[in-house]
Amino acid sequence: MSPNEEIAASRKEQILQSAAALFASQGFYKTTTAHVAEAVGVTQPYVFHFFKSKEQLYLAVLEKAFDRMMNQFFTVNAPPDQLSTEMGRQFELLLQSHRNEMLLLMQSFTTPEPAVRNFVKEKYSFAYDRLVERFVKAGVPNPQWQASMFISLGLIGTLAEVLELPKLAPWCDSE
Amino acid sequence: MSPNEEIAASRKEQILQSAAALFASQGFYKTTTAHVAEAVGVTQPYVFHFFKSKEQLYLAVLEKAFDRMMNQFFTVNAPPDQLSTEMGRQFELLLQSHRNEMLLLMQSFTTPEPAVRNFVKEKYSFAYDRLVERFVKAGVPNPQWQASMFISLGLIGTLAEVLELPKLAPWCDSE
DNA sequence: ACTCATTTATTTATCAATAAATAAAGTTAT
DNA sequence: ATAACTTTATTTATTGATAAATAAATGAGT
Repeated sequence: MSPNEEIAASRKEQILQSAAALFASQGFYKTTTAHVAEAVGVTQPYVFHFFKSKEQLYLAVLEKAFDRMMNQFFTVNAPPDQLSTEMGRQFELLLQSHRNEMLLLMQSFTTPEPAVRNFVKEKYSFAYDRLVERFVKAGVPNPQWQASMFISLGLIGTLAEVLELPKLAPWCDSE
Repeated sequence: MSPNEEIAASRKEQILQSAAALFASQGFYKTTTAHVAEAVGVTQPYVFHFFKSKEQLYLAVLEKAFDRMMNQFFTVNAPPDQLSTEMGRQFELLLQSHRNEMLLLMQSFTTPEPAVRNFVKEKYSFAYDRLVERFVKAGVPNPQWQASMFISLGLIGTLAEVLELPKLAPWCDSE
């Protein structure tokens, strides 16, 4: 990899990172490609050198976030009776280390672009299935219910963070 | 000429209703004032005769939805041990009778307009406080936890509806 | 009953701003 | 010199919002 390519690669990473922060706090529509470019320190059209559209950029950010989350969950190895709790702890760690990505993930289901909807639907479906599978293998009772509850805790944690109302989810109070 | 029944219903009400449907399915940004006008059958600038901005229209829709929900909850009178379950049932009824308003309510926390954020924060805070109060008065153990769980069930129900993934919340499968 | 005046309802025309996307040119490193 | 990197300039489309005009209804005085 030549130095130029390294720079380009890092630019792409920088764009993904800045985009994650902006999309998480401003949402898809209020975040402009110019904002992303400015945050990185490049010009707006240059963003299109790496991503063929704003939507593709958004999807790339989401995919990265999803992969990170799934990795974190499925590297956990805890006894069945502590599995749910331990995975919850892992999510809280992610919420500290990659707050933007996680908040974005949990809000992404409200972005009404059809391509985004399909993508998010697929990912949530996949995540749910793997959670159930995990609980089943661990012999936990009511695996489907456990999986649903796990996701819903992520949702209300995000709600609490976004609205800055820690009382709504005191158990993941980070400040 | 005798007044057409459709026109007889207040235009403002019609606008609020169409806006609720559009905002719920398309979100704040993708819903244009022209879409709302078209759905009602009036011209786009006429919407501004009733609401001084698109944001005010959105807030008006939210307020109406929120008031309806709080009313439904607080006209319930059930024995303490069935309070949470009964209010859940009431929410499911609302989800059938006023689906758009309820889905909108549960997604509104992701709209990044500052005025919307403040409004939604206030309303969620108020709703949570009144839920806790209700559970406390009924002598239910862990009233805060109960209130949080109640809201989080609404969230995952909405997620399931929006993504059309009933398996995520089978207990409120409506189709 | 009929006109005139006033309010209410709604439209046409248009502005000003924003933002995504393209193309072409310039820069830098090897 | 060439290929990768990055910018400038521009286009095209959309949309929230305003102003002014038109039409329909209401009501008072005659």
